[in-house]
Amino acid sequence: MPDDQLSLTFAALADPTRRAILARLAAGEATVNELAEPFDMSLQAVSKHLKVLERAGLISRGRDAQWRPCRLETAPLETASEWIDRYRERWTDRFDRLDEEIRKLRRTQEEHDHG
Amino acid sequence: MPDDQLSLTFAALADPTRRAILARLAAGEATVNELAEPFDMSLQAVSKHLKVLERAGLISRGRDAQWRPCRLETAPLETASEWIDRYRERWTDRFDRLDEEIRKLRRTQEEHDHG
DNA sequence: CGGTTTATCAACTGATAGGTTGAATATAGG
DNA sequence: CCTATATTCAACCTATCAGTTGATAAACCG
Repeated sequence: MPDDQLSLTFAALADPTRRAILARLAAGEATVNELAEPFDMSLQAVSKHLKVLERAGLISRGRDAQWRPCRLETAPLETASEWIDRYRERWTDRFDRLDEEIRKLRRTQEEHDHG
Repeated sequence: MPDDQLSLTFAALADPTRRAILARLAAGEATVNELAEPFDMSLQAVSKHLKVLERAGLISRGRDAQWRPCRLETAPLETASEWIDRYRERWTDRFDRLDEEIRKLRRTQEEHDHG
């Protein structure tokens, strides 16, 4: 996957396990073991998911003795949400159809130009 | 990648080429060739990207002679945006720290229970 | 019909995702 | 120091991604 910020964020969100982890973290900090508990997979697998989330900037991690508490970071979510909202409202069908007509005309025009 | 709707949507968005395609489609319908034009990759590669977007429900495709016009579909964007917005607002740091204290206490308590 | 344009299908390739197991590291505490 | 707990590192496996090239399909046009 590409390593630009937005791609990293969306890629991190494209996995149910990671989304569940974020949902859990929205209720407050948690350790790796606490986060792993609900899942039917190894602790190491969860650790990897956390690394993905961290690389995407969606979580940060502290140090508390042997525990590495994770906390949610919302900045990338803001960015992602903004991107989506920019395109959420499509042109109306009416405009789309108009656009389609224009495209057809332009195509015909180009044929004239080349022929 | 998992094939649930939300994962498909986020995975489709996790690529700059596909996001650019969606951005272009927000301005109206376009054919595969038109969509491929700005990119330094084969038409087949773009065609594959379109298949990913279609599978995610982010575009739909018509039939106009040998052209297959693509149009943006916003429903999955709505869903994705809603998911993000649910977690965009994290607990305040104050609450996080309180939560952390509670966790520590609970840990101590469990140690007592087991010892 | 034969040729051109538009788009997809199919097979291949190199890189990465997401999981596994086993070993290593770091800290706390008797 | 020794051991238990929490977490990560490393090697490995399999499946999928994102791109390629070459062939194919479908519709138009002279």
